Amino acid sequence: MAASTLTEVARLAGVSPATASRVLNGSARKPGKDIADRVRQAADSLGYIPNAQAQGLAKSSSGLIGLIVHDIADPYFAAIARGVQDAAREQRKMVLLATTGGAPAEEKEAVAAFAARRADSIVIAGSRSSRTEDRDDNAELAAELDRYCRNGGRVAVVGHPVVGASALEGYHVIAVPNEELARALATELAAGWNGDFVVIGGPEGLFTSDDRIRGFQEGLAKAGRAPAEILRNSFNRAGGYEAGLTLAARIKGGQADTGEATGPRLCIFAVNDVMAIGAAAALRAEGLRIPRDATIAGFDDIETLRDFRPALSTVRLPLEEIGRLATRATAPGADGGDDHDAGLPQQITGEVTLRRSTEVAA
Amino acid sequence: MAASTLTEVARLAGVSPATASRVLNGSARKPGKDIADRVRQAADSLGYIPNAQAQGLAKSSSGLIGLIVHDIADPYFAAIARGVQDAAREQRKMVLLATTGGAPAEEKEAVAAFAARRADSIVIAGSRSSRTEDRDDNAELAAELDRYCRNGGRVAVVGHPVVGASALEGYHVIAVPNEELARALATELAAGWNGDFVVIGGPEGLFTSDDRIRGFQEGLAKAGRAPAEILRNSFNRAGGYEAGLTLAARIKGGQADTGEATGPRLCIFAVNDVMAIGAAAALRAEGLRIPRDATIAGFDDIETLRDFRPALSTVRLPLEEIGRLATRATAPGADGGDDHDAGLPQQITGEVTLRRSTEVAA
DNA sequence: CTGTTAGCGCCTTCAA
DNA sequence: TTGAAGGCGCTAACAG
Repeated sequence: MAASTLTEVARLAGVSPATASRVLNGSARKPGKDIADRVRQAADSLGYIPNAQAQGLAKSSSGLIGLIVHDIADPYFAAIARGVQDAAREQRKMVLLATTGGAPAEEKEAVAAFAARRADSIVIAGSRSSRTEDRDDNAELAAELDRYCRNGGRVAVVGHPVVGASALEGYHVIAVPNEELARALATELAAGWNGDFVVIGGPEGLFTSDDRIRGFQEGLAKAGRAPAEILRNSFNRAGGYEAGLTLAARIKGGQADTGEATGPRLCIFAVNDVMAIGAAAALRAEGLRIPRDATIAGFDDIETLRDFRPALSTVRLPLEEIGRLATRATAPGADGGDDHDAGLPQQITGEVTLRRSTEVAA
Repeated sequence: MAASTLTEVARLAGVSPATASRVLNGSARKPGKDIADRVRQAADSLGYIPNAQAQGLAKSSSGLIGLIVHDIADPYFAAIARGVQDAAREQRKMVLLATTGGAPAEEKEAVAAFAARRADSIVIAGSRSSRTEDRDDNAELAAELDRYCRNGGRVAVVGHPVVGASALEGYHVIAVPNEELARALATELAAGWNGDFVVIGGPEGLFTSDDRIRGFQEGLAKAGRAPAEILRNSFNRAGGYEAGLTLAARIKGGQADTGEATGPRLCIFAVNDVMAIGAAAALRAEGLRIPRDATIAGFDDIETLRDFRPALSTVRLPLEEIGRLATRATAPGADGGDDHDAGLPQQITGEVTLRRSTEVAA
């Protein structure tokens, strides 16, 4: 038993399919009140559900928004996804999800799949990479996006533009001031601590990570401090944990020299909260305490991590809002109206949030 | 400039659309090797991307899996979503996401929307409710699901069956042994603590919450303990926090009587980890310490919360696996093959995991 | 205001 | 093996 069709509804109501269509959807034309009711009755007596595929085919648009993330279970992306979902609802669209693990090749596949489904717009979250090993894939991704845009698709990228993508119409970038915020974080941290800094970063070439590292170093320099040493690892908890182990060994070595702990030996900046938590877990596992033996700060201000103790110093990013903005940027007519900044990158702001994990006893 | 069509490719390759179709898709028929290459060349010289909507219309199936969750930013659902996404990839399908906040009315809308898009299957996560205020909406949801199944759709529900949905073909339930596991938790907790128990639950009528509460009480009873008092609140961190405040006041009152703390005054069971964390935060905010002043356990073993201190006792649930199983259950031919349990509910297992938050000093 | 006529892009019988 | 024809369900131009 197949789902009933518009034609069946029309027949039951004794009208033409066209009329039925006009009644059941938001057509500009308003059919006669009397006939409209008949159609509506017929429709739900048959349990009629319009075939979105057919509708999409007919008007070549799908009511779909494609969302590309590295990992939907990562709270960073989950938060963004919530925002996207939220904005999608405003636009009465549904969201199609693709997770790529951050690989440009997979992202390209996802874009192609979205294009095949005629998604009205695509939101890409997750750091871009400039690693040489990704060069070709990035180029293909860029080409795929270009084509999608040229065919009328709209895309928004969170953070950096896709490497090599031309600034086509319909291509929006939601800029996140990673560098600037990391600089501000360094400034505040340097004001309260005069020892060494270490950065736990992601793999070289990940823009988000690199920007945050660069900004942090700038802030340090501006405060007259020596640049921080950089430990690179994978951009997740495991990476943070590993780096944490390394640092723990170092800290414990230092303590051995001086006999006993006399306060933090190090201020650690992990380029995202999840890595920071990983690092903190490693330190703890090695018997070190925060902020007593080392202070630590992260980046993102992941909601689920706010109950972590000691409370993690970080930079608050309006993740959900970012998702919303990105999605809205791709809405038809989003850059119309009074907005004179049409086509300019959206600007996001964040906020340095110092908490217990970087408190140095006076 | 619209995307190029199969017809254009065919023309460029000098063949008929039918042939082109056979080449470009996995048709049973094998066209001539030579002609096949011509078509493929034409295709990617034009940057041809098949129109999934048209394909879907023609063969009435869409390669889409609909996923319904309360909130994608909730780590519980995010974890399940990862599993779904994973299994979807195995099936070479994409996932359509709908978030409903848990309202049956919204869930019904989501099912209808998925049906409209001709989703091949639907996975519903998130607790069912039997609250009287939801009765009508639940009925509509059930009706919508029935219709969807009758039209050939496949659905999997995590936890309880949808109230009132008939056990149609294509309707699967992934049963989660909440009651049994909560009972086991109570048993273990009762073995190590001889004081009072309190349960922080969700609103009455939420199956997941009710099952866990019932199981817990059973376990207590079996251990010869008095039933726990039950505090009900919303099924999220805020609800846990509020309950925590109440309990904190009570604990502090008790302490005033005896002069000073002499060990935990209460063992708290929150029906999910997020509520447990909320409650813990409230206790801490009121100056109480865990497990010194009160012990606490949750349920789910949310990954992001594993670094929480003191480590939270909980019941581990294989969330990602649950998502995967649910999705696989809806795969065509999933209940065929050697499996004699076709159509029977899938069974999940969990594991009581006692950690620091319920350690009572000897 | 309603009904009729064409497709949207593809797949799938059929006949050649 | 390949091509021609019809239809999937709906909408958008026309005509009445």
